[in-house]
Amino acid sequence: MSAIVNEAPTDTRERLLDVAERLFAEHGFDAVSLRAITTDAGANLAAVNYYFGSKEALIEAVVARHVEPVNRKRIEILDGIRQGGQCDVRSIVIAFIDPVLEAAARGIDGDNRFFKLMSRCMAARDERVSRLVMRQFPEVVARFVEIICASCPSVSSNTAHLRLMFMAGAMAHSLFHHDKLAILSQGRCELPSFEVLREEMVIFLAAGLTAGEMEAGK
Amino acid sequence: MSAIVNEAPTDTRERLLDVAERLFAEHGFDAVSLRAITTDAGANLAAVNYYFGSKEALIEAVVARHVEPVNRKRIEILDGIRQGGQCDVRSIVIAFIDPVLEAAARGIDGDNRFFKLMSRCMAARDERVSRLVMRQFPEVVARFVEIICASCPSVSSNTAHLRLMFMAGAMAHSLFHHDKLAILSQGRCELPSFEVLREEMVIFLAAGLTAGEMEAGK
DNA sequence: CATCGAATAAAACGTTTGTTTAAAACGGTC
DNA sequence: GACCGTTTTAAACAAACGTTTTATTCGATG
Repeated sequence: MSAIVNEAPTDTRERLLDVAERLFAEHGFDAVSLRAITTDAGANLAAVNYYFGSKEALIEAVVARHVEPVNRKRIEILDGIRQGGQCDVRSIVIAFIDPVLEAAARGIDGDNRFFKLMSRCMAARDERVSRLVMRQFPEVVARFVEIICASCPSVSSNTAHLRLMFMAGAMAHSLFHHDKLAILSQGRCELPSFEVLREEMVIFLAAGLTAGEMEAGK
Repeated sequence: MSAIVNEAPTDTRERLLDVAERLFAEHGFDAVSLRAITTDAGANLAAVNYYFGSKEALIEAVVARHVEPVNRKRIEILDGIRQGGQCDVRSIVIAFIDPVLEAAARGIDGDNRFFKLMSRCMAARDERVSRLVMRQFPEVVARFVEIICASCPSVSSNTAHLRLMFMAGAMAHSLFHHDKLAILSQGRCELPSFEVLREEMVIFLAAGLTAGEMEAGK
């Protein structure tokens, strides 16, 4: 929204973050060496340790830079929903998904870098980001569970937790791997746009979240 | 079903496979060194290269040993459903999930080793197993898409592909991370047994698969 | 007993990794 | 222009990695 355009950052620190983000998303945290990052960023090998202290700290900085705002945005939207009074399940799912899509749309190039980075964080198969995730997600989890229970009276807290987990997994997986659909489907499925993917996800997840609800008519 | 019990395999090759499977599942393919594997298996460092040729070949062997049977079982179940005539969506979801749970139940100790290994394969963020997955999953995908379309007339092939992806993601994610629920929920969610998790998953995913269906009553 | 192939053992190989060090270059301030 | 902290550079570090090589041990066969 500001007039500042963020193309080709001039200072080394941000260039390192950008390059590291792209390479981490594409190849994983372990597969990317500091030499690959610093070379690509046009910086010296020692730059990472100079600015961040260690590779692990760089990973945390890369992750925190985008995951934190996404989770903050989610909670903002949930706040808006609550005070607005509208509480249909669709909007809950959207509150979970859209901040991710918006953050990705802010990306410069058209690759799916942020999806993959976000997915790598949510899945957190890497134990280094696991700590960060464990520190950051509980609040989001609590808020979503709360509103799911409020919107679906027949859903217990335990079930809400599980369904939130299903939702997170479905989103992370499909965003990360949506470009592999062509191969997995042997060409029988056309690669969906993100608008289509979003809408399909909302329909699927909203139905899942409300499963068993309103048996006796709406 | 056979009388052969597979405790403490005597030959080095299988001991390597067992140890590698456990360590890979727990820490990831990159994080586990050949030295860790061979030491834990009581074998020499060169044993892996002697029996498998390379670490990459070991990974493929570990993965193939369990993932192939799981996918074969899935298709078997689908065959049974088709000729049996029953085609409710619940059984489709079960055909997708149960082979994974059964394979895990065959495991020796109570950890969630197989879930994590399976999840690491389905997610396939590791590019080495990506090839294996890409070779093995298209048939399963095609069969599930086919039966989803047959069971839900209003669901297009494209949508079926996406919903299958959501299902895969939800399953892989929740099985992999179900033991982190206690932390993520700050103790507000009790750790579900696999029977509970399975049933919750079936309900959630069946609802998602049939979303938009039977609008005009069953 | 000698012999042969399979299996194990120990050691070294060349890379690559993250990190550290020490010197050089830069850019304002007095 | 000298001085300063900040930044960049080049070089070296120790450690860990996958892999290869060379010997040695083992068990059965002739």
